[in-house]
Amino acid sequence: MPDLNFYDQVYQIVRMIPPGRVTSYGAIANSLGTKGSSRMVGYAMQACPAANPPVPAHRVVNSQGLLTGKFHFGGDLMEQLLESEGVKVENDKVVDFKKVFWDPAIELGM
DNA sequence: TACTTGACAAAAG
DNA sequence: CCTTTTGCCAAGT
Repeated sequence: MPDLNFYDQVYQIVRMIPPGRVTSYGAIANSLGTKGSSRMVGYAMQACPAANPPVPAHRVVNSQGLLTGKFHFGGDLMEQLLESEGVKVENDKVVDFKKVFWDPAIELGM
């Protein structure tokens, strides 16, 4: 198994997310093999500012495309970042979530 | 070693 | 559509 910690694996996946795209915590956990640990993905995000290089955690949303962690970014910062990348956000959730959804499992060749 | 805590997810009411 | 409940797993104390 990998030498990296669970957090680092999550960070690597998140860093792979291209601009204008988003993914869900569950999808990341699933691609890591620990699909039951979707909560751990969010938990890792909590420490994301401690990661180096920083991870675009604003591209990670919950299964509904809802910006659950917007408050951790501070107000509307998360929305602004997504909008800047071309992701429409309305009522704290991603518009056309399924269209902008980026599946790590596919990009990883799985 | 055991208990508590979560930026979740899916199901049920 | 919204709220509540259950399961899940790793990290910190």
